[in-house]
Amino acid sequence: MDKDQQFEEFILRGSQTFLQHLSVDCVIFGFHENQLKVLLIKWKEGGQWSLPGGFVKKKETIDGSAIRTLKERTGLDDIFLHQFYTFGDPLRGKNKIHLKKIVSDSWLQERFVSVGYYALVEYSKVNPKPDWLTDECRWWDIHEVPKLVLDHNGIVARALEALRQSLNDHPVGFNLLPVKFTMPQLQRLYETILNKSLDRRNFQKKMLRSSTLERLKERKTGGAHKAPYFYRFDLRNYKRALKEGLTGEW
Amino acid sequence: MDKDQQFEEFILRGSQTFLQHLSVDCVIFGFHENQLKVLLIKWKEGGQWSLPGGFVKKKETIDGSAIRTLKERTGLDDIFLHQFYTFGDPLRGKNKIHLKKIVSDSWLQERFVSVGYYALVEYSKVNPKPDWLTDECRWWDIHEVPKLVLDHNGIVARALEALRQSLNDHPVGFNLLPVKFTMPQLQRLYETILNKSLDRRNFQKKMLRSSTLERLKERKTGGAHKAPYFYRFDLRNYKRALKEGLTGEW
DNA sequence: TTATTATTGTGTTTTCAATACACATAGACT
DNA sequence: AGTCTATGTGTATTGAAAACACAATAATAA
Repeated sequence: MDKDQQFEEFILRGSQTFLQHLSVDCVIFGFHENQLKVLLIKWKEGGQWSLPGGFVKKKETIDGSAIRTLKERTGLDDIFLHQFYTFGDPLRGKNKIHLKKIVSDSWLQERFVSVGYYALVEYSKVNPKPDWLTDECRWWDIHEVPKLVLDHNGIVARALEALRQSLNDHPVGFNLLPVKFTMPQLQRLYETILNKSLDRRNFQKKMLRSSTLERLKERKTGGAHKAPYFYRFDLRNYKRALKEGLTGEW
Repeated sequence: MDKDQQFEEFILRGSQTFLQHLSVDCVIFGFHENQLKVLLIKWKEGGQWSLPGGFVKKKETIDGSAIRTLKERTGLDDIFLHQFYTFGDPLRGKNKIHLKKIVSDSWLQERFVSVGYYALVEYSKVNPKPDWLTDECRWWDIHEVPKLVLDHNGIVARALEALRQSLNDHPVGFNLLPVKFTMPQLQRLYETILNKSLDRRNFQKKMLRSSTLERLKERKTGGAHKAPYFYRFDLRNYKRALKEGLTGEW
């Protein structure tokens, strides 16, 4: 079956394998060069950017659907994933993806309710993959996200809010940073998520107080200034903290 | 059109007016006699208890659908409503509502994904109403909820968790208590939601610190002991607090 | 080799919330 | 009048949050 046939099949009979009216959108966050990034895709038809997402198979969990699209776009399993909101405004389809070949009575033309997930991934581990419907898949700086299809800009905004919220009770760095990282790096991460600057010394005190971090003897070299220590997460205390919840807000 | 016809119509052609595969479930919280309550309904057919819920009309917001079912069951408009999670396990239909008259290929037999909302209402204002499919609609103590259909017990549990969470940054009492209330009442509310006892004096200090409460000169009489003062929410500060967010956790 | 520069490491002080705890007061009842 | 008990009010301690200062060091420039 060639691409065109595959596409035809999807348009005409997709509703036999997927739940109608329901989709999943993933806001995939990464952190690179001290900036928070979002992974976006560009449709071949129409050339518009959008969130990676997908449909829910008839016997598949919604989470499962999100995990599947994450795997497809990043190549990664075992990603931190969090459902944060379900978007169901009947008008959200206004700015619909334009597909030339679309059939007027296709299931794709119907109204869609979309379950929003955000995912946290380690930037360097991701190998962004476009697929047969998209010709680009790449990271965008959170502050430079272009105009997206449908209500996807709003979804990104809400995902960021949800992430910000979860910073209070969840050691987010673990999922976004490499195994070894420095305190300044961790601080930049928090600062970009919160979009405000924090005091270096108070930040460090707060981070260390939770006992989820372990300082290594190694220091990061190559920088132009004093070499900062590397840290890594202490898995034991980290998991304990997840259960008990962290205290303090931002 | 009589009841039976109406029912037949709903079973056979409901999918013309509602989105398939999608429903809304509402966990309606009230507070009465120092206990947290949940409003539940009992199906005529099968006699099982469940959460009040409904389906989403083809041109209706999901929120709109929740507001509609809330209005139908409580008679109230303008209810505090919060979407907290979407339940999409394909197996959640295992313990399906049993309807004698159901047609085997009815849209109702399909898998349903359900958007969960919790609502906060003032107990005394509610006039619980069963409808043509249900013969009972009444309050249950949160700790005495019976076995419910589908995964509704789990939905209640998650709603309570979400409510507990929102206690941190949202002055919940305003929606659940009458206009005038006493400090002990407010404390009982927090204690039942959190399911733990709090220190009287520290609780009061914390509540008053937020400046969302105003003490009245009137005291509550009739009790067997020293008469407690009435308080009411200070709308100005209350709204400011909502925007800025409250601090402190539980 | 030495000086410069910017960044990191490591404190201190003050303020205020969280927590634990004690005594006085006032309604209803005997 | 006296008892019982829930409410009103106050104090001490601990610890986190926030504001702030100086020493150490790695790369670079002189």
